[in-house]
Amino acid sequence: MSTIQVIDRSVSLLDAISQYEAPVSLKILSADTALHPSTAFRILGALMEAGFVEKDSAGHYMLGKKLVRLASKVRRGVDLREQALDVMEALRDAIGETVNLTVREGDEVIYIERVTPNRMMRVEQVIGSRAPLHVTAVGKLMLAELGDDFIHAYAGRTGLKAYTVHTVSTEPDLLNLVHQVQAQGFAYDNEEAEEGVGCIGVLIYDNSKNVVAGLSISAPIERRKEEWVKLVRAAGNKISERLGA
Amino acid sequence: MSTIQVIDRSVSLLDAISQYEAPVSLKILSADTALHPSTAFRILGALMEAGFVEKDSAGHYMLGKKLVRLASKVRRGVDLREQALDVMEALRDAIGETVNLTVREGDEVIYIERVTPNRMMRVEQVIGSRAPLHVTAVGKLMLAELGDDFIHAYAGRTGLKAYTVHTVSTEPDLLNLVHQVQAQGFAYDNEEAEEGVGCIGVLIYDNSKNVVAGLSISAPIERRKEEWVKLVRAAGNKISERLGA
DNA sequence: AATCAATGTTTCATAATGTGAAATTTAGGT
DNA sequence: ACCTAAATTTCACATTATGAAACATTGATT
Repeated sequence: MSTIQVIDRSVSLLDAISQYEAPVSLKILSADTALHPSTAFRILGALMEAGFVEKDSAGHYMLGKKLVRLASKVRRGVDLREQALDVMEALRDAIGETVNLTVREGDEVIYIERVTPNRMMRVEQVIGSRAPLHVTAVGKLMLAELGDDFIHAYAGRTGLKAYTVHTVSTEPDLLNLVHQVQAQGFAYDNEEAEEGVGCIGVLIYDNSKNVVAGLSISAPIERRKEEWVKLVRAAGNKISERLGA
Repeated sequence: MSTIQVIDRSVSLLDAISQYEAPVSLKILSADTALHPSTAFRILGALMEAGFVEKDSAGHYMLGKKLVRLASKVRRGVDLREQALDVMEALRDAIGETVNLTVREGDEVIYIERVTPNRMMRVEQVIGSRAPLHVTAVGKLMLAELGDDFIHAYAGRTGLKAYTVHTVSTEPDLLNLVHQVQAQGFAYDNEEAEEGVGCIGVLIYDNSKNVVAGLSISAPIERRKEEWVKLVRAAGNKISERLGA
């Protein structure tokens, strides 16, 4: 298991910076990462040269624009994003709500694309943001695919933290729900991640029947319609087909 | 001028990967970066642990999702993006074309936010992508702010590469144009970056009158209307005001 | 199926590189 | 103007990354 000290430390520093909303001082960063101040300073200097980190006028550190540039070049699956975009837009136009494309990374779902409707009140997930599997519609479907053993381990690792009063936060309840959503082929999120927000999610498969992503819509719960389920499923299927499923 | 060898090399590798559309082999990466294969291999291994790089099934390297996650945490100015978003959306709704928010980095403009209309044919800039200053509306305004000396140096450095037949690619022409756009307070891009695409750009200022960003609309050239200029200017002013200008 | 060539991976002795304690400078607060 | 805390620089040292060479794997060709 190869690892390079400076790179590990660089990542710790970047993670530490990303923890804070506002630019952070060297003092805090070296404390958070348990690095000697002069070491942290030196590495941060190199990361600045690289554009990964910037300093504001007060000398506090923040993440640099180079990250945005590189991130825009991240390949998302088999050009998943490219294949999905117009289907997502059509779905958005059909129902008038936000449509999200997500992939799993570890115990979380990460948002890789999103198309928004042109409405005043709408649900918005930032691209690149994450959410635990058990509080999202797509996440529950992914848990189902991963099997009961994984779910058990996942429950142990994460403690099934509740985000709202609706979050399913006991292992038996989660297991039941997960089996149910797998059987029906789609999942709801009934204000489990955020109060007032409801989702409908389906999975997207590639040519060898692997789950590669999830497609979901997010809307204020009172606007969500039963009949959207078939639209979301159709959109998901269309993307899967394009990927050769 | 502090720099750390491994970090420099890591960045070279990431840049090299980002150069390619498809996943790349170790051979190519070590050749492109002039690194010994075993060294490149070791560094790429560490970058994989960090999530900055991933390997596809064929063992080829591509950029990792961690970059997307970190990039989503990059602070964009004084919450420039947050302040600008709804103004951008209002502008999009008023004119029905794509609206872009950009900042300068070196000799380039980088797109940090974009809102798109709901139309079949539209101009789309990827967030995080870049363009040289002299071929964009906003870039020309920024050149004006930077002064004639900078423009001269810029012209020497970059050679004013032409992207279309309309690109202004001689220094005297650029100087004239730049002075003109500064005087009028806004700039056009008349198919200078891409055939068929026209833009209107204005600058955004912060509380101390510094240029912090640019706002622009992009549309198929034949749809672009003279009367949009005042709308774009009004939107830019509104954002500047919010930043305390 | 067997051979070969080319690419990918591991090992390891070496020295170059990054380290961190201490010294120095800078910035902020009273 | 002083003092304190944080930021930055310096430098002797040894830990760390290095790259040549050995080895393994892949996949192409006959």
